[in-house]
Amino acid sequence: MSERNEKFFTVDPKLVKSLRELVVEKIREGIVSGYFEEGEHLKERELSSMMGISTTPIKEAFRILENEGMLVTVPRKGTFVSEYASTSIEEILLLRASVESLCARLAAVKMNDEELQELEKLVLIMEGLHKKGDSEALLEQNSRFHQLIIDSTRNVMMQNILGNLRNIDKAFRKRALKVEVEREKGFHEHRAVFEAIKQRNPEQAEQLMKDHILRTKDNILAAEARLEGDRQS
Amino acid sequence: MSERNEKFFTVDPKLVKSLRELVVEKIREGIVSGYFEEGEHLKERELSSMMGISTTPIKEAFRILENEGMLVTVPRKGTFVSEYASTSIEEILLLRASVESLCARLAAVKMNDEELQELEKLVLIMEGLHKKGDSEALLEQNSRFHQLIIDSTRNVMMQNILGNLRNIDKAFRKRALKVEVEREKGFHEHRAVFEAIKQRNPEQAEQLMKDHILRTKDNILAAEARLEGDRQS
DNA sequence: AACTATACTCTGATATATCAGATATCATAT
DNA sequence: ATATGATATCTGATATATCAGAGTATAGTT
Repeated sequence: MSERNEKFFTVDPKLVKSLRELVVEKIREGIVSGYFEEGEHLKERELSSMMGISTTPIKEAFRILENEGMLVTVPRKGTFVSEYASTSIEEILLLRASVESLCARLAAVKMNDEELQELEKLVLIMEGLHKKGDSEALLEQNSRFHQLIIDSTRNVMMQNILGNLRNIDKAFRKRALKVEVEREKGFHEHRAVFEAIKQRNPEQAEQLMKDHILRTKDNILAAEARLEGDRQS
Repeated sequence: MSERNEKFFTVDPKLVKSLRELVVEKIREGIVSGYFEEGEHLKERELSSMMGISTTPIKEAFRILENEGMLVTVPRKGTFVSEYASTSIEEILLLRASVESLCARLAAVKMNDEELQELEKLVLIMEGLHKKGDSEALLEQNSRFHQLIIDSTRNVMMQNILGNLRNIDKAFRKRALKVEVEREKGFHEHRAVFEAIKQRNPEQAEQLMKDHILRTKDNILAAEARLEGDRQS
C-alpha cells in the first residue's frame, strides 16, 4: 500500500453536486443564454414546480447567484434577474486582468518551492503540446496554469472572485465563440510569467500577466466583432 | 406635491433586514473577531437554537458567506470556517486598490453628466468639511465618493466585489483601529481623481485611484505596526 | 483481545407547512 | 365617478418535518 500513489484512489466529496449546485448552474445558464430576460421575476414556487424539486435548494441557489451579481433580491418583493447581468465580456476580462495580475504579483512572493516545481513541470508539458500543436490539450493545461497561480496566493477571496468570473466566462462562451485556439499563441507569455515568478519578481509577474490577459481580451473582442461583421454581410 | 422632493418620503425596501442578513453579519463578525476559529464546524441546528430561529435563514446565510469566501461547505460533511478566512488586511486593500482603480477607469468613460455633477457637489462638500476639520463627517462623505464612482460603472460584479470587501474591511476595523482620521489627508487625492474623471482621462483616473488606496494602505499598515509596537513595549 | 455487524445518533439535504407583506379585485359609500 | 375599505391571492420569509449519509458506540462472535 505504501508505494502506491494514495491520491489515486480517493474521492473528493466536493465533486458531489447538490441540487442547489445544479440549480445555480441551470439558472446561470438561463440568464446568460437569454432564456430569462433582464429584470425578470424569478419565483421560487414556479421554479420549484418546473424543476420538480422543493423551494429550499432554489432559495439557496438564489443567495449564491445574488452574491455573484446575477440576481437581485428586494426584500418582500422577490428575486429578479439583475438588470446588468449581461456585463460585457470586455469588462469581465478587464476585471480578470486586474485581479489575476495581482495574484501573479502575490504568487511571486508567496509561492513555495513545491508549487513552483509543479508550475515548471506544467510549463514543460505546455511546451510539448505547443510544439505538437495540440491546442485542445494545451487549452486545458492553460487553465491549470492560471489556477495554480491563483491557488498559490492562498487568498480565498481572490480564488472566489476569479472562480465566479470563470463561471460566467464559461457560460458566456457557450453561446459566444471559440477563439480559444488563439491561446496557443499565449504559450510564450505563460512561460514569461512563470519565469518572473521563479525569479521572485512581483512587479514583472504582475505586468506580464496583465498584458497577457489584456491581449487575449483584445483578440476575443476582435474575433467577436468579426463574427458580428459576418452576420451582417 | 410637485415642488417637493419626492425622494424624501419614500422607504427603501432594501433597508429591511431579513433574518438571513442579520445572521450573515453575525457570523462574519464572529469569524473576524475570532469568536469562531478557523476550520471550526458551524452546525445549522446549533446556530439556530443559539440564535432562537429556524435553520432556513442560517442555511441561506451559509451560502452567502460561502460565496464570499468566509465559509467552506463540503457536501455531506458540513460547513466550516474557511482556513484562510483571515486574509490579511494588506491583501484586502491590495485587492481593493486593484478593482477600484479599474472602476475609476471605467467611470471616466461611462459616468453621465448627472452623476458627474453629483460627484462635483460632493467634492465641494468635502472641501468645506476639510477646511472645517470635521473629519467625522468627511469620513462619511469619503465613502459616498467612492461609492458613487463604483456605482457609475453600472457593473454589478464590481459593485458586489467591492461591497464584500467593504463588509469585511468594516468587520475588521471594529477590532482593529481607527486610523480613519488619516483619511482627511486623502482629500486632495479625491479631488484629483474627480478631476481626472471630469477630464474623461481613464488612465489617469485609474492611476490616481490606485495610488490613493495604496497610500492609505501603507498608512493603515504603519499604524497597525505602531500599535503592535506599543503593545510590546 | 480483535474484528465485525448492528443499532443509534448527529447533521446536512430536502420537502412541506405556516406566516406575513404586497398586490389586485371588487364592492360600497359619498 | 372616484375614493376607501374589505377580501382574496400571490409570493417571499420563516418554521418544522423528513430523509439519508457519515460517524460512533456497543454488543456479540471468534
